[in-house]
Amino acid sequence: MNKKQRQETDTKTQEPNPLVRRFIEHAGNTTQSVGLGRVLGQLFAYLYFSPDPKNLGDMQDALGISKGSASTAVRQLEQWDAVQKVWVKGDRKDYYQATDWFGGFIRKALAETVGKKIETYGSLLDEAEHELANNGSSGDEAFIRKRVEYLRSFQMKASDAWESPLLRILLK
Amino acid sequence: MNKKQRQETDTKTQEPNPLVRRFIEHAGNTTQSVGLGRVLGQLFAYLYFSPDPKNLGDMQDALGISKGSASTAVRQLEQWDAVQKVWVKGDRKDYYQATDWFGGFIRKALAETVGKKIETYGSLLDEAEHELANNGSSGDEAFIRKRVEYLRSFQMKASDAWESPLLRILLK
DNA sequence: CGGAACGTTCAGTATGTACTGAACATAACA
DNA sequence: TGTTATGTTCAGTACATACTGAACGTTCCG
Repeated sequence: MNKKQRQETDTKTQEPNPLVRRFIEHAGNTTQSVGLGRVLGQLFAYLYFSPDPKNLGDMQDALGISKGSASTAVRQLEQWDAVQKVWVKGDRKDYYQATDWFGGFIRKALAETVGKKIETYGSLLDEAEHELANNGSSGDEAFIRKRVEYLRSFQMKASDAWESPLLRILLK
Repeated sequence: MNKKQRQETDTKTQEPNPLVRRFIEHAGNTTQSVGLGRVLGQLFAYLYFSPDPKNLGDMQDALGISKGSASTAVRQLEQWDAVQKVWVKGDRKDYYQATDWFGGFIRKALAETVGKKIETYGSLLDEAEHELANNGSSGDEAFIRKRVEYLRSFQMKASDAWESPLLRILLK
């Protein structure tokens, strides 16, 4: 028998069900449009609809992506607890399955994007306020000060809403 | 005197204050990272910190962008009510100023991104449920059905949270 | 009416970046 | 220890797309 090539093992069983295909497609578009890259979404959807754990090879076959992409993406998902590594006895490969629990995944992803942004703007406003405190209100400065003031109030509300009731409700 | 070239009128007065510069920079990065393009954020920040209305030429000079970019971006912002066209008597140019009111702007932008996504997934789930209803629970289908079920419950919660108390609180 | 002053459009290009794939690192077996 | 099976890394590229700028449409003025 020949060396094992990915395609030979049995292409048919790797092919996800057409309905699942569409979820994969959608998820890929979503993550892409948010700037996370297409494979991340595709991969999660694939695992999410797979009853049993999958290894890197399965992912390559099912999604038609490279080994490198699969490796990188799945570890990203793991960092967010969207997938878990599972041991399959008698097999050296790494197997992954999606967590049934969705909310936590979304939460971490959001925390890394939205949450960080809110913080960043907080710092920027800190500096702005500090700088404006020293100078006089010459000309436009008064106007700028007002705008910074409003931005601050907005940032605070956003920050509050961010880390208290909002997420708990949505992600429970 | 020569034909009026953009740079000649007086570059110095067009130069935004260094503090404002940083807001412009940040805003540009933000919109970029969300997939809206850099100029959109830059332009809004510029207008937001400008006491008096600006025309397309001002925007070009201040941000170093092309006329086309300025035109496109400012109209996008206008659609979202982030900026308004204002009349300056004796001048044929279009002048724009940022709305002081921030929340509405964010709301519309989000509605076009997040809101639409939630809807789209709703439709996809409709179809999935319809399709699954007809077929028997052969093998993996049972598993898929369970996952779709959970996705639906999540989608509904998200949809609820989206269009009721959440936005009102944050954007008021 | 002709021409100037603006704003808009859109084909072309430049720029960033997600993805590939071969080289490398690591672990398991014999 | 050498060899095979697997996972990771990273330079190179392929691709998407935001931006440019010239051509066009429109409005105003003389």
